[in-house]
This record gives sequence, structure tokens and C-alpha cells, in this order.
Amino acid sequence: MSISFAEENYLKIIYRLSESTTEDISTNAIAELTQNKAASVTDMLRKMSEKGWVNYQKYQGVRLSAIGEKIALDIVRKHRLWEVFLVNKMGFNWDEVHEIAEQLEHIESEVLIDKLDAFLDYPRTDPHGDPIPNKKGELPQLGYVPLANMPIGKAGNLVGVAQDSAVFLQLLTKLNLNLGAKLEITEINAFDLSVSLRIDGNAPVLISHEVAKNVLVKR
Amino acid sequence: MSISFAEENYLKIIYRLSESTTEDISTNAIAELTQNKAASVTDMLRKMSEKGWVNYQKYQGVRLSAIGEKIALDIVRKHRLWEVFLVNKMGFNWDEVHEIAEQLEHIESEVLIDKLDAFLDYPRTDPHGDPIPNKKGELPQLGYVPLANMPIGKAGNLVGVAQDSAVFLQLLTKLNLNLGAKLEITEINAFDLSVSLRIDGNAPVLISHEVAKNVLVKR
DNA sequence: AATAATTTTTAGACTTGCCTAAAAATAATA
DNA sequence: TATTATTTTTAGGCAAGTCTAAAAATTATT
Repeated sequence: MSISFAEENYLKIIYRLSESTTEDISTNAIAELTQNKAASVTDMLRKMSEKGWVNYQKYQGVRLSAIGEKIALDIVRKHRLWEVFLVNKMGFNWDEVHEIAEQLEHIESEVLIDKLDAFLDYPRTDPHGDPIPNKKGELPQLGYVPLANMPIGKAGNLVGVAQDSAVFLQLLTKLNLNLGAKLEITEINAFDLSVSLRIDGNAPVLISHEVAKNVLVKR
Repeated sequence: MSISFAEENYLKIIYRLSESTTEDISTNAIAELTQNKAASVTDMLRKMSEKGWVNYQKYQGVRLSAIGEKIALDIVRKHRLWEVFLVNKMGFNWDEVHEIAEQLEHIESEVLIDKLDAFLDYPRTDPHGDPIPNKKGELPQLGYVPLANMPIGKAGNLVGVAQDSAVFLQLLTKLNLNLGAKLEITEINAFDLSVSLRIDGNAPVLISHEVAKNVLVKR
């Protein structure tokens, strides 16, 4: 039984939504990310449920099954490896590669992906700092994660930075973002992805997505 | 107006068939290569004719329009560049790459293809010796072509070889395949792609596809 | 030139993946 | 808790791309 582009996209998006919550994923949330109407999502969830890729109860939202998660991780692996390729080998900037990787992730060839992995020297993260699953679907334990990738409401400690330019480090100091500080995202603004951040339990302050990307946090 | 995978495949296959004949391409020939039924091909030809990509008259076969040929050459360019990538950078053998390139050729990003071209150092031919069109759709003038790619009935002269192992050259000598010999394919056997070859006007002899690939001919 | 064989097209149908509009279920609020 | 608002599902429909079976056109053969 083969899998279509559309199905791969749904699985990938359900996976993405699952990363930042333990709750069931809503039809509307999926509709927004797939750019489809809720009715179409319902349709697809029913079909994928029959195939055993998701656990879906009408009106109750959806979660990936073990099989569905393995498939999703496989797509994520391909997506992130291709992103590394595009940035490290083809000279794209990290903000130009998403659309192309969305296409490349559907290329079907296990041996190609293995060779690509080797060619790129077995990277552990993509150009955005997201971890790359191995071929068994296991995520490498990095011990940290970019602040921008932390789920809302989960606290962690600042353990490092992904960039060490002087201007960046000066900004951190000014914001009271010091090593060891306890950080918790209270809100992410959809418009510019800027982040409301609670530092050491104080009132939230606003930082840019760019800053949040470069601050590394241990959960 | 965008183009679908299916349409790209049809255009590419009509182009391939057009390379080896000046006659109009038959519905059945296309059906065989696309692995579809003739009825489906008729349908698609009608649609592509409306879009102006082919010149099609019922029962009379089809030819690419100027626009259709440009699109086809673009796909061929992508296909052949990806083949070079797969062989030169990923370590595949030349006989393993076709299926993967069939998928990669549909990736849509002009800037990616340009960067890939540069990354591969602007190759003029793919791993099978077929010329790679430039981004304007122009084929490089190679001055030669693998014997295996010559159309049936067209004569040319042996100007070189694509391989120089001792056993191969010894075989050429035994077959009377010498530099400057006049060669004309009289038949290609579908089963193993072996070639019936007329040498200097003599009665045809049989050579393998492998040999025909490695003999270079000037038309 | 008439008939037979082959090729191509038409007609009608099916699947996938999407849509809109209306109905049903759930969640929020007075 | 009753009503309202929101979310989700159902029902019916549409386009793309394919299929089979039958009809029409072309080509080959007697």
C-alpha cells in the first residue's frame, strides 16, 4: 500500500502539531496548516484512520499511531536532510530552503537518503537547529533546543547560544538573558513570530524570532 | 497556468519520441512509454493541444509546439542534471539513477537548478552521454553522439569511444569497428536493446547495447 | 476496390482530493 | 442550565487523470 503526497503532508503536519502539545490535534488546526477546508481534513482523517496511520474519533481530534509517527519521522528526516543539502552544498540561505525542501521530502528512495546523509557527513540538526531523525525514526538527544522551538508554557534553562557575534551577545546582556536563566514562552505572535518571554519568573518581555532562534535552552 | 506531473511526463515522452524521428508521434507510442491506455493518451493530447503545448489533429498523431518543446527541454535539463548529481556526487552507478531522476525532474525551482548546474561544474552530458540542454533550451553541440542514441537508418562515422579498456578496444577491432568507419543502425531489439549494425555498407552484424553506448559517432 | 486488421477516438465510469452548504455536536456564555 | 457561538461532520458536487467497452477512422491485405 503506497502513500500519496497529500497523505504525507497530513502526517507531517499532524506530527508538527503534536510536537508542541500532548493534547489531541484539532481538525481546524490541521486545516490551517494544510491550507485546506475543515471538511476536507475530516475526510482525510477518516481515510488515514482506516489505514491505521492515525487514531481518530469523531469530534475528538486525532493523534498519530505508532506507524503514522514512523512515516512522519521519515518525511521529517528527508525534509531536514534536504535543507542541510540546500544550505551547506547549494549555497542557499537558511530562510530560502523551506519551499524547495517541501518538494524534495516526497522523493522516494531510501538508498538516496542514506547516501545523502553520508554526503552531508551525518548532520544532527537542520539549518534551523531542528534535530534530524535517524533512519529508525529516533531523534538525536541534543540536550538543548532553540528557544524558538520550545512549546508555549514549558520552562527551560538557557544553556548556550547558536551564534556568538558581539552585537548578539550584547543584546542578550541588555535583556537579562544570562546563562542559566529560567525561560518560559508565554506567547508567540503569528505576525512576525516574535516571542513573549518570561525570564526568571518576571513579567514577560518581547524578543524577536531571530533572537529566540539563537538562544539554546535545556528543558 | 501551472503544469502537473502528468503533463510534464507526457511532454517529456513526446520529446523523447521526437528525437529519433521527424514523423508525427502516434498515440500508441506514447501510451506504451507512459504506461497508460491509448484512450487516456487521446484525452491528454486533446487537453494539451488546447493549452497550446502540442499540435494535434485527430488520428494524425502529434508534435510538440515551440512552447511545448521549451517545457520538455526544461524537464530534460533537470532530469539529466540530477542524473549527473546522483552519479558524480552520490556515488550511484549510471544504471541505477533513472527512476530517482524521474522524480527529481519535477522539482520546481529555477534557482535550485542553476545552483546545481554550477555545483556540478556545468556538465555538457549526463552519465549516459546524452547532452544537457542549457536554460534557454539549447542543446550543446557535441560533435558526436553515442551510437546507441543514433536514430535507425541515419548513417554516421565512428569518431571515438567513451571507454578505453583493453577488452573493449580489442572487441572493436574484432568487429571491424575502426575509426572513421561508416555506421548505420538497421534495427534495435526491444528485448535487450541489442543493435543490428551495418558497417561500411556491409551486411548487418549484431552488437550489444553496452558496446553501442560506448561507441561515439559523428553524424 | 472490398474486406479485414489495426489504431484511435468516444462514451461512460471510477478514484483521489478537494470544495460549499447545511446539519450535528461540542464548547462558551448569559 | 438554556441559549448562543464555534467546531466538526455529513451530503452532494467538481476537476484531474485514469480505466473499459464500443464505435469510428485509418491502414493493410486479399
